[in-house]
Amino acid sequence: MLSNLIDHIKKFITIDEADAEMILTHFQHQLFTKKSLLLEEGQICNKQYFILKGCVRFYINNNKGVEQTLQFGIENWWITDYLSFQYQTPSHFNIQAIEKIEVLSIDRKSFDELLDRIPKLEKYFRLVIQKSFGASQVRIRYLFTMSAEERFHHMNSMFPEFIQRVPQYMIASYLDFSPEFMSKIRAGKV
Amino acid sequence: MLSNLIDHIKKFITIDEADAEMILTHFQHQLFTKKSLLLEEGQICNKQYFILKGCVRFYINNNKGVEQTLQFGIENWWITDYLSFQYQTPSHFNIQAIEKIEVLSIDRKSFDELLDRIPKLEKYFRLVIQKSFGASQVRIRYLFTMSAEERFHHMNSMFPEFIQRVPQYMIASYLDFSPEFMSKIRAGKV
DNA sequence: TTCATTTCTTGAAGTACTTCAAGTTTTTTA
DNA sequence: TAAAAAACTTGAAGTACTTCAAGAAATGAA
Repeated sequence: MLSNLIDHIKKFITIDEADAEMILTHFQHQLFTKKSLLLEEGQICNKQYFILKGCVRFYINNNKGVEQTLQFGIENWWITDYLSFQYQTPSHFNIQAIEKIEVLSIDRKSFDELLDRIPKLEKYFRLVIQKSFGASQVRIRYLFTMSAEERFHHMNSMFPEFIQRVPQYMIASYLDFSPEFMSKIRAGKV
Repeated sequence: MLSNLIDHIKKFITIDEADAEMILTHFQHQLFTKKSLLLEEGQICNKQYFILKGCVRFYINNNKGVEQTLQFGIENWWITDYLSFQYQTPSHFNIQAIEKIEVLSIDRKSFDELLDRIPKLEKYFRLVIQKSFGASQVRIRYLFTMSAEERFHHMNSMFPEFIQRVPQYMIASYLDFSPEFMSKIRAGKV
């Protein structure tokens, strides 16, 4: 399972056995129960997480006391608040395990050390963030060009298994409409 | 003016005079008139742009024939469609000069060469993208937690000069409401 | 298995915006 | 400097959603 990270890295750059071993020594293998908070608003985000197993959400508390999901993370995804991690400033976001999860985590100090020791990982992390950023732009595009109903049907056709996997109200907030409205869309009452 | 890029790089990593010269040889200095398209939907985005002077917008045509701004770029910002640039796939986005602009551009081939020659630039580009991604997350947060009016007042207090600099209807679309509504907010009629 | 908790559904009432259409002002171009 | 083009304003009418409240169904814990 730990080697998932190594496999992921190998999709982007070439590393040898020694690199792989060195890399893993910088990470901590952690388990969290369902609903654990990996990051809480106000804290400095001191870890970057690579998800080995399970599913997390990245969310905010909007000013009406409602939790709004900005991102989901599943197997083989990185998740962190990059700004807070990089600049060691308090985060505005929360990261929570939606299921029991298994992750590899790396703190800021180990991360810097790792990059010093194996500089070619800079390329790997650049490419990973580039993909995340691209995904974020696509997401904004969908929010701007599709109606609520279209966003739901689109997501449903792209990720049918995922829709089953997490509570509907989280999907609704990710797609930026209310859970009640989601219910109506699904029932074809809209 | 060309050295703006070098200064920007030096904010993130250490480079010497020889590096600086080598870097600049990989870039092309380009001027564009107001309204020029640097990237058009459907094209493969083959350039990354560093803005020396002027202002651009990154936008889509939504399905109602309206242009919706996702991002602005000003002096010392990088702008590109990272996904299209990286994977050489057709872009869904447009990049347009809002003012007469001056940029440094680098194509995919030169970019890869440059990174091979000066690998420490990987860190620079990683940090730049990290910041852009962070900014994009903050933007989504504002869209989700503030009303249209709040978003306007917030932007107005954060970037008063910028609001003067570009047409109101572009700000309105960036903040995700109609130009008419913006007019009403400004007039205090809402 | 049972109870408690979480999640989902439904309808009625409300609202933060959009759309349209027409006029006015500002900026650009020749 | 005049004419054309682009940008902004205003009010009236419409709508895609939200909010509320209450019950039903599913899931989890003991």
